[in-house]
Amino acid sequence: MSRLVSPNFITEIIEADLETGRIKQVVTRFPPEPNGYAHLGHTFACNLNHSLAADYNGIWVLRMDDTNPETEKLEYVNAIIHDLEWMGWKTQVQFASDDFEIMYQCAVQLIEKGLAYVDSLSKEEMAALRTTADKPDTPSPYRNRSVAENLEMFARMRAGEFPNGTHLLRAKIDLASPNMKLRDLGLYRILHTEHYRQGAAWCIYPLYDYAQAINDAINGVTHSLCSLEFVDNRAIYDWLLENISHPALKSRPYQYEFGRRSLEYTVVSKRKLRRLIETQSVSGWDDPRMPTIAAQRRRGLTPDAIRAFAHGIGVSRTNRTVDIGALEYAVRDDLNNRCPRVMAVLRPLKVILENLEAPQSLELPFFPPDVINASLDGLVPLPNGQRVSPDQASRIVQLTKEIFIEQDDFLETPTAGFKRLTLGGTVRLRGTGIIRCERLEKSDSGEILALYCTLQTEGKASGVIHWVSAESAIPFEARLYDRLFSVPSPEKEAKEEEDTDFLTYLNPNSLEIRHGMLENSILEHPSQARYQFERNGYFWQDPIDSRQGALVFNRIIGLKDTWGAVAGEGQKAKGESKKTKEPKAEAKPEAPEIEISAEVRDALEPSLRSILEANPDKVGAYKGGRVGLLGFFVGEAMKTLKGTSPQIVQAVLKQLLEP
RNA sequence: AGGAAAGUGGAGUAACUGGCAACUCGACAGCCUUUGAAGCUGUUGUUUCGGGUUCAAAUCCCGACUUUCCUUCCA
Repeated sequence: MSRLVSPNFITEIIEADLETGRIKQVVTRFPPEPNGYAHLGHTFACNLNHSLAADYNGIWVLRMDDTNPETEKLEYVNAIIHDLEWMGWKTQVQFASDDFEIMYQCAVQLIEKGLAYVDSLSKEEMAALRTTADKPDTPSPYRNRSVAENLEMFARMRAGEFPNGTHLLRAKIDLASPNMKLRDLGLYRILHTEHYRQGAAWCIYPLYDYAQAINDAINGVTHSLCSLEFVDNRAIYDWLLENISHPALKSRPYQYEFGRRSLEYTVVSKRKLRRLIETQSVSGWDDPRMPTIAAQRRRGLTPDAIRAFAHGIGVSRTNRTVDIGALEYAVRDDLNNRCPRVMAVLRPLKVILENLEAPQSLELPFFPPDVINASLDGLVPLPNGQRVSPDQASRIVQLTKEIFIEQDDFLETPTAGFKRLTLGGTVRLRGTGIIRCERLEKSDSGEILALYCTLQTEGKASGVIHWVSAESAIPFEARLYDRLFSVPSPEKEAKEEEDTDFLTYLNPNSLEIRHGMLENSILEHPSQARYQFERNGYFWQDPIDSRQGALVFNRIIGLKDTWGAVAGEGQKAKGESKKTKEPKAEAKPEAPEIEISAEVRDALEPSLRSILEANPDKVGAYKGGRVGLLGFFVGEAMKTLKGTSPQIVQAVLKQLLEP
């Protein structure tokens, strides 16, 4: 079975841990904070954790990191669980807040060990004691409180005797550490706020670092993956786990950091997503232009496509921005093999087929030959998902005297390279014959009202266009989505231009609405079917707004449009002339020729020849110019000829290869 | 400023730890085509830069440069 995660620095660690016996089974976890909706960034992290567990026959835990009652809501918990299950990631969900009692006990233990103290300074006073990284902080006057006093204070904090912000439980580590995270960071704060899950049971809440380490251990996590900004936090993570022991802690997890992946032409921070909604730049969390899972689902992407994308972008220890094309490719690639083809016209132009005597019913295949050929089981899906043999995968389309074609598919006088219909020209109608445009009808303002065409009995056409019957096609609304922003990195751009909001880079055309006509065959199939509207892209009905008699289709993704790109480019200046390469100043002096005695040479030659004979293709490649292969031959030779000077081996090989 | 992490084509990820710079996306060109799609073939590189070690460096050493992160009672 192929692996879900290609080898990377994390799989190396896991394999070593399995091999040395440090762990018996891999346990990973995904710890979202329920303060917003899951988005593409989450799917990357979650996919990594989930796939790693799957690859090594381990366990994956979903844990709600619900330690901040001020921002977290049940609504988000449910939405996250729902979205992840939709992605195919189902599990027993854990809640950090369910373990508050254990966390409290562990904190008491730290106090008892003299490793934590209650600081009673205000936030401002504490900040005043903080220095820069090169100088030690000034200790708080409360740093040396007795264990007994700390215990009492912490108990009173829990009992609710103090208002918010008056006391803070801090770890007692090192005020001089160059790692600022180690300068007595906060463990527990006072917060008189009801928790969505725990109600009023608590008025002290654990802070991130503390909760993360303890919860990972409680959940039995072995490899705790997080993003790069937490590298400095690893020291505190380890410090906590080394200094706390509690029967509820089932494992000694270790933290590893990976680089985040952001996506071009979008933003992913929760604050910014919220602003998009507040400013009504989008209609909500599930607006199909949003990067949330809910939005992408509504738009029509499949979990398969999203997972393929998450898998395809890889893992490394560097934050990276991924080309939006990678997502678009994953979506098209997924849809290409699963979507039946039908025809829809987005901007109708009436065509009258003057010589069509009677309407015809045409049986047209749902799939082109290449999809059928690529099918692994030889079957293809109907719109309802059922897989059938290709000859059963077809639908009936009416050809009538009046049809609609796309306005873009007609040009009165052709431009260079135009392969569609022109006045006096011919084009093929998909699935039928060739038509010729005889004349056209214009309004007084010059707008083309109708084309009068004749079906040809023979002849050739260089282009093929789609069409629908004007009599039987059904009207529908098409929502064409495009990138939300007009620049690849709106956040970066906004930061560079002073006083510029990222919203100024919104793409004004990210949603375009068209009123088109659609072949009526789709009425016979389930409303949640996805289709390719030929030459227009992949579509499905909007699950919220579409209804019988008022169909609304979302364009999931357009087809790749190389012609549109060429035509649109027009007078765009071609990139500046290539810099001419400067010849390298001075070649490295050749290594001095080595004198090789005939004896030595004769001794080596047989084994070297056998190496060359064993790799005829590489010898050929070498002679074809790939001289870098010399290193490969030397390497091979050195495996068997230990003790021989590689210099001599190389020299002899060179002679053998270049007689 | 101090500390940390990281730099491989236009983009993302690799390269058995010193021995063929590979794979995917994009772009471009050609082929094919009843979707200007898909598919097929090809092109797209001074491995950030400069030194060094070595028969051999993306990989090891030294120096520079650049980027990101940390100095929240958020996570």
